[in-house]
Amino acid sequence: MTKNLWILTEERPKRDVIHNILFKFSKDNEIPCFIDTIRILPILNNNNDFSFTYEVVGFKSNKINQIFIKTISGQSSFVDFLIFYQENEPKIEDTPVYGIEETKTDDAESRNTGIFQRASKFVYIDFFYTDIKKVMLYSLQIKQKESQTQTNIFGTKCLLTLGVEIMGKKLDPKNHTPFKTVDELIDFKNSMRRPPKGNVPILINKTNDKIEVSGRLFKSDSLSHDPNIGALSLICASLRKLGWDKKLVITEHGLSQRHIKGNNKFVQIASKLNIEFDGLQRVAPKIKDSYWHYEKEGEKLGTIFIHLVVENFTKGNSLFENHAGCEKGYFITKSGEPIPLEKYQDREKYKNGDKNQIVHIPDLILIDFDKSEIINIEGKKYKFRANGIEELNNFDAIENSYIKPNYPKFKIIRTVVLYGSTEEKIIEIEVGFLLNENGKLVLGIKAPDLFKVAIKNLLDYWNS
DNA sequence: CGTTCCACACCAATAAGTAA
DNA sequence: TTACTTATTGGTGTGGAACG
Repeated sequence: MTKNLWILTEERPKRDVIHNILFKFSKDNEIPCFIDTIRILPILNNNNDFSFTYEVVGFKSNKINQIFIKTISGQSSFVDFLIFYQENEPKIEDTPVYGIEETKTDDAESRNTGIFQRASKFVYIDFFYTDIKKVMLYSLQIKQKESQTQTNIFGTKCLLTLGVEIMGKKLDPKNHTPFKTVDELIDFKNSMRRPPKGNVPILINKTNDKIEVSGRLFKSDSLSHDPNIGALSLICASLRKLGWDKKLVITEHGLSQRHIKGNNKFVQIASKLNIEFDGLQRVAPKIKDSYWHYEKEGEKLGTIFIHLVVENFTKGNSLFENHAGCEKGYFITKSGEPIPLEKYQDREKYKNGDKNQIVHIPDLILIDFDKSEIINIEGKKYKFRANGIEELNNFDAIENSYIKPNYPKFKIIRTVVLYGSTEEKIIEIEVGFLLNENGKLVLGIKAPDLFKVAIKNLLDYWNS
């Protein structure tokens, strides 16, 4: 029987990442698969409405019938990709074969994001699937740092201890090995450099019947210190995995009793791993009954759709994307080099209270080489379309600082892309495209030519 | 519809390294 | 030893989405 590969993700699916996932899957499972140029195509139904499923083409395998991608949302701490290998569309009760976490952040940029902040996801996913393969996929945009920091080596060793596979990054066989004992882990962490004065160092203190781990969890009047939630989850899960079954206590956390709430991610992890908060009572966790659900609400459904249609059905391309809101984004310069965007025009002025220094960034920037146009796109839900139109006025900074210097001969236009409602017409001229909740593709009165060409080619593809 | 949570990356402080 | 530079650490800033 031939099965399909289902890729469920919260993000915009990227060709190179899909390529890597497919390569990994075929290699691990000894499924021969020839991968050509990957394209990601929206599937239209008989009425030419979007079915909210994308199909991946550009591969050949006699054990994978088709590859589908669907947009989902996690209920809490969620990995970037779930992979299912089965005939039918995944349901909540189905078990994925892989959970994959992807990051663009190297050790050189931040230890928090490179290792620690992601780690809690691998601890959390164990609540739902015991048999899943866990993968940390680095898709670095910049060159990997030559020597690794102690924090990075420690974090990587912990991940390996938990059985997480590391991909896309050179591993050093001397340093990057799983811990074998509780004491080895403790000695490694405690011999690391101390942080500056005023910071709470993460230290591990073991006695006969108790291990204490110090670390701050308090932030902005709540238990929301993400980097340390990750670090402490990772350390505690590793200690449990290595066989420590006695008391495990977090000290120096800075929390009060009122911060311990059952629906908090770390409270759930603490309950599962039997971790105590020094000086505080634990409360009953409210663990979510499902790990994910199909996305039917978010504005990103609209911008991801238009992005993929343009990428796969026109010669146009994206210069910048920001579908996830706070994910790291790179602007592509005229020489094709990705550069990170500055958040402020003048950092000093911003710090002194001048909010005008914030560089407002669009959700998506597309380039149309045929028409010599660059399109700045603001994505919104249909009901918030007025806000989207309002935000179009904020793009002077990015256009002057980045777009015009790099693409001086291009005309710059601004437009809003919407998702939602059951409307089949757009009145506002500022709106270029609407994907409604029934999958209707609605072009605006003054839609950019790139959108019109993309939609036309998509329709032709499915109707020829 | 204001508040809380979450995810991402940035960055001040300072220990460690290095040249004189 | 001292003055300066580089590397490393964990706390902080920010904005979107979920929550109640």
